Amino acid sequence: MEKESNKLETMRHSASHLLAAAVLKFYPKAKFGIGPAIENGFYYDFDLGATISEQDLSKIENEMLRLKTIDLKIEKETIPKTQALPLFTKLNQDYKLELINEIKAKSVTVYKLGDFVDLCRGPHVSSTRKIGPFKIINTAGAYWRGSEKNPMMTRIYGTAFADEKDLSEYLNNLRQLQKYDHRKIGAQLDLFSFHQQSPGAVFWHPKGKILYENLINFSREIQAKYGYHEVAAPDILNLDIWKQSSHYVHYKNAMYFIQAKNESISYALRPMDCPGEILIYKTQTRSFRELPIRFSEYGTIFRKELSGTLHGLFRVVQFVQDDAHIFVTEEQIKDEISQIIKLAKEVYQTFGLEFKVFLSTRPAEFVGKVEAWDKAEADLKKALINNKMDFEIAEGEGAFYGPKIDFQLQDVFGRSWQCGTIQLDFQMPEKFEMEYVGSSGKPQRPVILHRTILGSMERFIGVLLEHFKGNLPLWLCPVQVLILPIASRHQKAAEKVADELKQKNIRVEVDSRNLTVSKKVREGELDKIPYLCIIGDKEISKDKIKVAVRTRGKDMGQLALANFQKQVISTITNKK
RNA sequence: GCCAACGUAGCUCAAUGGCAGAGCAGGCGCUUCGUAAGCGUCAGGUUGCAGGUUCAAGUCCUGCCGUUGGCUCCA
Repeated sequence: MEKESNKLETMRHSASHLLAAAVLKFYPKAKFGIGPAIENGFYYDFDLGATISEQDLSKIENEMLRLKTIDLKIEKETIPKTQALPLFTKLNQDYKLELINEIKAKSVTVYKLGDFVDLCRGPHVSSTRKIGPFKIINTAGAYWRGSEKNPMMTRIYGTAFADEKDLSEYLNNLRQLQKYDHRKIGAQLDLFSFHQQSPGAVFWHPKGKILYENLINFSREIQAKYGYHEVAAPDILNLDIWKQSSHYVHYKNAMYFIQAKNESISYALRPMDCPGEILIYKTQTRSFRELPIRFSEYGTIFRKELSGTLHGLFRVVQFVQDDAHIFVTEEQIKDEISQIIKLAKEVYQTFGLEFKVFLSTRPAEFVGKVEAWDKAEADLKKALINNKMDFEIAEGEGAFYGPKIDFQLQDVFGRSWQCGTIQLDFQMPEKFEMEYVGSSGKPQRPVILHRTILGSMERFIGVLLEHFKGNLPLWLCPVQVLILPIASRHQKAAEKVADELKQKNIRVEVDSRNLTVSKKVREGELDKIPYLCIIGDKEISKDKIKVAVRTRGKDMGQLALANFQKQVISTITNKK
């Protein structure tokens, strides 16, 4: 299996060279960046000195096909750097020269494919015919070496597979997945919308709001169990506190500022919740006996994002975190992290979500002592291991104020989105001169754990919609039961059933429109309503009322109302 | 913010530079129906916004706004 995937990767890498060779024909002056194989395909970065259009792409694709058909050899050669440097200088390949200069070895490998000569580690297939069926997907801009300080190159994405069947399956799948994009589902199910009057901010519709509130309540209940206390701080705080927290210095480009008329003080909309919670902490002299103190807050936070980065519910400008700040002694860190991981697991498991865990360690620029960082990283690691978590280490990816654990969930297209995060912070307690009275009677400095589990309500709902393909678990459904009277004479009975279910806090609606049953069933299914109850002559009798139940496309036959009700309530309670 | 593409009715989409149109959704009428679309009819538009070219612009050009795919960043 391992070997198979390596083979595919090699072939895709060769496909990227094939792409480069084709590009070279139409843009003889093109400068080449890098062209690796990636998950599901490959790309190559070019500095073309020109823009590229849709037609150009198909021209390039045709040329690739031609080069493949004439079966060009892909030849490897190892040459000393002293030879490589003049070669790529002659070819005018600045980016390649930059790469060569960074290679420590005395010699480098180059691969030739027709006129195209590339600095490349390889490996490659031996000739172009060995490259499987391919397709150019799209173009994108990408900074050279990923830094916005560098020039922007034209990246062309493509994909290649072992055979036609795999390729068309992949392309087909990609189209299918668009149906499960949360932005599409959100509009279809009338959950939320976006408007240019407030780009990157969500307008929650009545049904979306029900989902939203249920999720928050779930979070509230489970966190209460874990000893959290909910607080609420203001959305606007004056500039001084953001300067004190140093958010102003590090974060001001992402902050919104507010200035009231005739007032000299400037405020900012909070981009984070911490300062507010710290102020609450500081209203009392705290004792070591009180710690850990766990403040949770469902606070709206505001972050001005670069316009090109907004993305449905996944990346917005205004959102609510299931935030918490836990104030602990240094000795308590490990156990508390363990508790948070346990909580996170319990939450994610409720939804059956798969997630990846990353431990992010000390970055190049950091504050505090190295020993403290090492100790903190070791604590985080131990907590992960004790909880039997699989995790990867993201070297140097920690925040400047402390290491962190991130939980990443994936969208339908396989893109990862960070949701939960646990961040250790030694800095904020310093800046705000936070204290607790230790057992010795002397003041001590607490450590802050910043953490979210869902991440943001917005992003998490997006993930859920895609995960369930719109078929949310019953307890989250805006409408849990839809009653469909067959004819107008069944209307009364339908209302009665609805009332009875409402008494039990079941979210129920009656579709009393003058439409055929088939039509109403169709609309109920499209609205992803889990239970459709049909009521007609057969269900109505003198002593007992029944409902004909259909759930998620399956006909369950007739059920006595009491039994149906019991089933619904138990499913809701068990969060199934 | 950067690179590129896109923006027509609530939604999905048509319309060689030459009269802005269809299906669905919506209103009204008929139909009272048994598990994914009953029939008819009516209404719906400053073609994202602002300029420009042209006898004529949804279509071509410029700027802005928004969206999408990436880059960067991040919950």
